[in-house]
Amino acid sequence: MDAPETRELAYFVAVAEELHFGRAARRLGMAQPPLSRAIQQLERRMGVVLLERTSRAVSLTPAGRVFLAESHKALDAVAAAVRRAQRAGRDVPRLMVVMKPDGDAGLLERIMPVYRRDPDALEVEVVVCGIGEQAQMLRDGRVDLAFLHAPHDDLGGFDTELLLTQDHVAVLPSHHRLADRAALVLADLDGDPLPRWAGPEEASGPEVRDPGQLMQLVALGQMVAVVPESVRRHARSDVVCVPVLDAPRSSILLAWPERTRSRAVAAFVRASTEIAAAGPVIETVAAP
Amino acid sequence: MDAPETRELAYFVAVAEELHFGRAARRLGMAQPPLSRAIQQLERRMGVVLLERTSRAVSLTPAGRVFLAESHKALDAVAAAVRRAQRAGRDVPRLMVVMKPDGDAGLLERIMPVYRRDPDALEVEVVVCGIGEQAQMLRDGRVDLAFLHAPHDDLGGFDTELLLTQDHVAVLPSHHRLADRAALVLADLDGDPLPRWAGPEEASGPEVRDPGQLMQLVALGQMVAVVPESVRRHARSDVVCVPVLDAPRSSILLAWPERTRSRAVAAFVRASTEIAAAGPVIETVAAP
DNA sequence: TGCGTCCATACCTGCAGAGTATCGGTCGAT
DNA sequence: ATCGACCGATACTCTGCAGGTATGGACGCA
Repeated sequence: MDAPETRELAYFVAVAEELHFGRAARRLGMAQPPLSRAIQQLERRMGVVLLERTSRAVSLTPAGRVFLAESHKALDAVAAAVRRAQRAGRDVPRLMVVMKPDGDAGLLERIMPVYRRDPDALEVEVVVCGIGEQAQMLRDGRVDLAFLHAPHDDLGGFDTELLLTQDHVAVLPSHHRLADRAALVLADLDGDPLPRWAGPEEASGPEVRDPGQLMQLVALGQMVAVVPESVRRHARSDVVCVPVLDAPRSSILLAWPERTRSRAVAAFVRASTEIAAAGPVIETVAAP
Repeated sequence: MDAPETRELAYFVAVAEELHFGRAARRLGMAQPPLSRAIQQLERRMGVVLLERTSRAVSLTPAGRVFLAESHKALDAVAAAVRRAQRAGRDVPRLMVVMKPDGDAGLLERIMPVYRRDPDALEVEVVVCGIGEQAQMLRDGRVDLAFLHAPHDDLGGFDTELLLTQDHVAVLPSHHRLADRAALVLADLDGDPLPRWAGPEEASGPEVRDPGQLMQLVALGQMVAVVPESVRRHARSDVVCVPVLDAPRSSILLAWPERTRSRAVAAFVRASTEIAAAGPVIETVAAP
């Protein structure tokens, strides 16, 4: 069969996600009948039933589930093609880098001067996105590079370079019952409200978007948090940080789309690995 | 901007590859003027000039080069979406595995019985493709798994599991001047005709499609060949195999599309790593 | 200068995609 | 059992655009 048009993929995705032709049509800004027909035609041409419909409910067949996931990938690839070409066509091409707030653990400011020395270096534009959005921005071509976090982010489709692996610390109000412990384990925090990181995750406490907010809320006694060591840099005088012995270590990785041939990306990766190899900065108190 | 239709991507790819609107139109089975218009409209909507045209020649802009590579990826993703859904919709879903002739070094027949014991196992259909076609078949969704070869194949976009790393041997006619050497280096073979592996590679000798053909041609004195050790299994009595000390080692990897969630694929990978961990079979001469 | 090449423009046509109205099946309330 | 609400499919109409033909106009070459 000949390939479906991207429009048809978008139609299918809408229906498969809504599981309701009427709502899907509204979401697509069109009437329901042409949508029904478009999906029928798609199924006919593919020779596969994607949706099971009764007059009461719509559900996905196994093939439909596969096609939904694959359609997302394909639509991402199309969007990425456009965005990357547009970026390449700009008069001053830029290297776009994305991270969540503090997602680079301070590495970027050490990477930048090294990168700028490279003859292939371009202007760098840093995008700070919401938590958990980095991978999607890389997939759909809005950025060239992302600071991702293992094991939290989905690394599928990317090449990566490991930059840093960190232990975790608990951030506690200074009057907290565990504040003077030298170390603790996760079980010690049972019952304490933990932050709900902005995004579709599950936890008990208030929603948090960046380290500053987090420190604020901890200081207020609203919650406690378990965070990578690097976040310690943002600690205020009215909170304390205590190592958590059994929190799984997390890593910061630099990621970019596979099969990328861009010299600018390659140069940035080179600079980053150089910094990573140099190891973490030993933070010292400056002598007068 | 709204996403371009796959048809438009295909049009652009044709023009970008032919660098000639007339030929591209013929290849697409359409007339030249609507093709010209479609590309113009694509550029207008994207807001990027993709092609530089004079009345004598067409060439790609930097943005056009990026868009060509990205369009290929996107079209592959669309084709893969359709094929994977079609496969998932079959009444008896099958696991499709591809390799070039002897591309598995005999591992598959050891993997199969282990795989079949897995509760998630499906029927396995093995596709033997031309040399160098494996990765493309995996990318466009015609197969679920491929035996690839490092450093020859492009692993971009795949998850992989290393199965086997091998040294190389030279296959020589038994009367060859080097036939009684215990070992040799590549430079020893300077001047001898080497096989031209079917596909777009460069070499001197006759075209070769599989190990049987290769042995035949070596036996006839038409050429010599440097091949992974596993090919030795196909050696006939009228050829000799001599280790080559300085040929870069090559690896066989099992590859599958990233972010694959299929249980059947996961089970096959499990079985394969089990076999790989068990190590190569020690080939012994059976006692009478 | 005249000819061949090649992309763009002008103009026309048919069909496919989108809209409106309506049907028909299913569930739930009474 | 009946009615009404809901929801997807069907029937029919219309319009925009993809695609075709003819031609223009720029450029290179003999």
